[in-house]
Amino acid sequence: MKRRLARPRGTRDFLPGAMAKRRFAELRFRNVAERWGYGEIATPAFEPLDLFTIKSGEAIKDEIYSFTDRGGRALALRPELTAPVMRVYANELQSAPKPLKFYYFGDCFRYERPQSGRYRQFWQFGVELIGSERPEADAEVIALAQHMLRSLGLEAKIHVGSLDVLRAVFCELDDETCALAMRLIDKGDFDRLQELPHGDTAISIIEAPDPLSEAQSVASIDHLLQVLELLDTLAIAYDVDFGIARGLEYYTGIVFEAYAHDLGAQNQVLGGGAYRLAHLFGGDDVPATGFGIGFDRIMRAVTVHGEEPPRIIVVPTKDARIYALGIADELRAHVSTDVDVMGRTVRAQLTYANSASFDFAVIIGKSEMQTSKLTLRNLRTGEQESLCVQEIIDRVLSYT
RNA sequence: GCCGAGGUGGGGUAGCAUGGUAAUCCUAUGGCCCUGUGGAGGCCACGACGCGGGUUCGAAUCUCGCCCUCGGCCCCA
Repeated sequence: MKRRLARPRGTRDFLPGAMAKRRFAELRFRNVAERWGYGEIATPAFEPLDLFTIKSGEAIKDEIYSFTDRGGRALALRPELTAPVMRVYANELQSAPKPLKFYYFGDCFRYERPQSGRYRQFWQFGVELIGSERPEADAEVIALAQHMLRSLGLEAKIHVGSLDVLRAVFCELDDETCALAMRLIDKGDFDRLQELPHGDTAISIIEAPDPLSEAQSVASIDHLLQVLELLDTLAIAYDVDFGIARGLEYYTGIVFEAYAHDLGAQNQVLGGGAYRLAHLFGGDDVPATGFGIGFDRIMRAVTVHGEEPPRIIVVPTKDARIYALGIADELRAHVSTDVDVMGRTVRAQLTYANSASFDFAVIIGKSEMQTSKLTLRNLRTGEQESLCVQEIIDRVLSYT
């Protein structure tokens, strides 16, 4: 066997069919974001390694693609996009008028064990609203998240919680125990959580029929209540869920997630919250709210199929090959058009047209060249008619 | 890093606990039968034992290590 280069572990190739689906979803997301007044932002594929260790701690070095360049700089392929966006803010946008609203779509890289819905190169679509910590800002971002999912026909309810409550419950504990508690909650491991101090309190709040009133007894949840009221106004369906832990210390209050069913262990398709990060990167202590959508997981959860536009193949006889190129050019100005590049006979060209699922063949031979009336063959029905180029274009474009 | 299940032409497979033909069949692809009309059929071509070591006269088959895929754990910014 020939020597073959394998695709790097945890990466994927996307063939045209898959890409059409991905582009379709991407376009929907972009349209929604733009209609909500968010502008696209793009950042480098690699950044200083520090950008990510400052945000997430030294431990993430193990899960990151990092390298030293020839100038001795410690760099990393981006494992996520929130930190880069906040770096941009800290670098050059601190005095821009607030709020700032950005969306992004890009690939990220993590050095992890690949498994279902988890790859080493994966795509994130996300949104950041920078400059406000008011309930209106949080509600807008959550509503936007819901509209994004809806744009692909996903009616996943967004789970909304507040870290204020869990933090109030565990405030007396040392950092380590508190972090453990957060992790157990995130995993839903209530058995082990129960053994921690105040674990039972947390469980009773999370599992209460009316978690809001339970939570009210341990912390002020006015902000959350206001957000929820706004979501009601915006007709956004949500579940109050104080079991959303997101243990990272930069989250400031509201947190939310969305899940897709039947996706196995990696079923979280969206996650976000209110946070403060810019000051870690040398900026001011600006508040922000954002979320990231796991694009690849969304693609597994959703079935999208764009309308396939009609496709023409120009089928010339041997004598008409040159002439046919000119015709193809005219057709291409309006319709997807192919011409044979294999030197095939008419019969073989039509065989190919059939197996490649073309909709129409434009057959051109001596008689067509003389009369300028081309033969349009509907490959589905076998019907043929004699038409000029413009008539062909009209006929094909009106075909559904 | 850990546990489990798997890797045979481009895709799908037979063969493997009982080592032994130049590795089976389907499909796809290219060509021909068929010099201007497709979908069928026939013929031809193409093309694989994940990689490396060991045992053996002989390994797809037994054995060891590694790689990769899938499901799960850890982690999840």
